[in-house]
Amino acid sequence: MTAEPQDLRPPSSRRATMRDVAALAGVSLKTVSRVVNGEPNVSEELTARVQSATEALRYLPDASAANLARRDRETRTIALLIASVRDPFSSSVFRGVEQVSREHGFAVLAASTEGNPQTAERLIRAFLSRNVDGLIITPTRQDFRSIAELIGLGRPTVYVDRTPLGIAADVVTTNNREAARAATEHLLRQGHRRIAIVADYLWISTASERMAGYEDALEAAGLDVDPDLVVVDVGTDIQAEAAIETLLALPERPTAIFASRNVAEVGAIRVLKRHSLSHSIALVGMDDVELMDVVDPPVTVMRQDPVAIGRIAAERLFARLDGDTTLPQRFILEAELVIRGSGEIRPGGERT
Amino acid sequence: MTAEPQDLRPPSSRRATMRDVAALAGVSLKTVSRVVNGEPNVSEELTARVQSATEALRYLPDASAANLARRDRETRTIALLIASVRDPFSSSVFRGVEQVSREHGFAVLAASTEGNPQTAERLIRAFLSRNVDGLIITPTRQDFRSIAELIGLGRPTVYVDRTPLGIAADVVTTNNREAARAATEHLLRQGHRRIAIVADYLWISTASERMAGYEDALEAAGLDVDPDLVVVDVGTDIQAEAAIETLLALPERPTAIFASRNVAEVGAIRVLKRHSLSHSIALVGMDDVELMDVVDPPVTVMRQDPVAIGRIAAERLFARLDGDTTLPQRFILEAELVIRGSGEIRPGGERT
DNA sequence: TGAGGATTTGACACCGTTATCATGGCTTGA
DNA sequence: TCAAGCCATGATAACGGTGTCAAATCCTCA
Repeated sequence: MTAEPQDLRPPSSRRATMRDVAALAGVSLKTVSRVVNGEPNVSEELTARVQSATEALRYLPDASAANLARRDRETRTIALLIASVRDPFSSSVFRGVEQVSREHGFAVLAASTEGNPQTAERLIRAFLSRNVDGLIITPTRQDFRSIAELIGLGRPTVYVDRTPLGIAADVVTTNNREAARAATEHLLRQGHRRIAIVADYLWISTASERMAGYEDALEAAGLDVDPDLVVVDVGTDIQAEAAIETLLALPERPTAIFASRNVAEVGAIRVLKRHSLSHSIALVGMDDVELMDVVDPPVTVMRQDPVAIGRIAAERLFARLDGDTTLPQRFILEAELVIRGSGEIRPGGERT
Repeated sequence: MTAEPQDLRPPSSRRATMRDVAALAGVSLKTVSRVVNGEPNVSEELTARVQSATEALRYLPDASAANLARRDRETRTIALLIASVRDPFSSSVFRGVEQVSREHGFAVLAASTEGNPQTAERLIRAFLSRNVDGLIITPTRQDFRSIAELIGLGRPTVYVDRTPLGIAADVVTTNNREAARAATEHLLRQGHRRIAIVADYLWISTASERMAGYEDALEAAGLDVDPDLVVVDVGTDIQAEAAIETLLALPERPTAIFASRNVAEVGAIRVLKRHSLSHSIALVGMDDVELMDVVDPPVTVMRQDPVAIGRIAAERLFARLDGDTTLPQRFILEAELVIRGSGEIRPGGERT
């Protein structure tokens, strides 16, 4: 005899618990738990009864309770801190992390730090409180130790994009210094001698590394770094546009620009176009934003692979969660020069 | 006498519990709970003792346990389902949701459906199991009822971007039909009679509504819809490029294209440029992607405001969580025509 | 001074699940 | 035939907090 499942639903709109399922199936709590978790040694008959009760009651296990009771305390959730969910680079990292997490059956709690260390700390606290199993973090400052101490509780952590100082942990980044050097050398090869750099805040490791790469290239070419051509602390597109305007207003204008960040790149494209200088001043960027290939002229960039950064970081994290205790590793992805036109403009303004 | 805090830390690397704090402070569990949650009626002396114990042990409350014990069962977490975390439109929605959630002290569990209803269902199950307080969902199909039934457990839900069929719930969308009509009329005003539309899968409400708006405009102008000029089921940029190629290969080519989705837009820009037709065939898009203003020619679009969609949806959700039980509402944001050049090309190819 | 009330504190049950261990039935092998 | 061992099942104690309620203490005012 089978009763109408609907009639047996718990009276109120209260969500069904494992106890309700057990009562309906006429078995003990533990047996339901066994079936729900796919544990062995349950007879076929009881398995079937439990399963139909589960469906009839639309039972969903309560992750909080399970997490509390479980010995390993796994929530199957990881946290991801990125600069901004809206930034194309960051959201590509997110995409990579998400892909791998899904394969492992994990959910991702993602949040934007906005580059603010206090926000980062608050978020990390909130995530740890929610018992995430591990974290993937874009550090908001070079000295991330005080915050890292907070996480030094046995929660595996992988850092992405930027290298935190003095922390022994897995890190996944682009070869920023070498890539910036290559970008600058590319411009030098076109004959440029007055190459400007527009960079982010220097306490961000990617920014300082790229700056170093820029200096490496100039030095190797026997050139001095002209402080007028170095603009730092460019965090937003508005700041980027202002920075480029300043460069163009110099008595002796740069003949080429190395935009060390995506917002700098977009700002440069806008301002150069506004001044009709897109075909006169060379531009190389560090991040391949969509449509870079169709603007006029198409923008030469050092292409990074943010999705791969996310994927590798997540794979690293899951390896740690699976018990990998080998020494922390650094994964350095090589950026690739994509020649499109804007970077091949020669000092006079003509194209190579 | 004050002991060294470090010495009193629990032996292993186990995270400190409230019990540990209580023992160190020499008070009961409940008193610690009161201090941690800012409940009234605790003497200053005990409050101070508890606080220093909390800091000494680096105590972090366990959200799982608190959630389990608490009557209201609030996790202060909401779920967000979007098409893809990497898509600029979706991630702008995410940004809006995140901003408002942060103001309310909530975390966001975000995930990409990839347009797959099964993925969406799995994700919703996973989120509900984690006891999210509410959900913001981009439906993956028009008939979302079977999935909605799953959530019909009293969890407040707001739908964004697309309108689910037959569900009484809050919805936040763009005025897709009117916007598409306006875009098409803009092209008609330039003298175009052969206007192609490149759209997403029609079971996505935004796509079908935009299609309807396109038809509205043609009908009002006394024109028939030429099936050759209607391309649907364009989900990726690769499909978009192929679709545009097909249109350009027609014996009687369209003189204008309405790209009803961001990927269609980007695909159109690429293909038109490849064929050197960017200045001969008009283009109007439905989504203002970054750099649309600097490609050649700049792209005329109906600008949506995805961040506002996210913000409004989140505000709606929090109102529901705060007990608002008024009837479900629809919020319809108006898209705005941004004239930039590509949409003002006349049938002959010359600019207005 | 002492009744009545407010404030402070703690003991204990309980939230929904999993881990441990006990129980009883059924095999297996000497 | 019976001890030993395995399998299926359930009773019960956690997990780390919060809610309830009672006890202890402190005021306040007649």
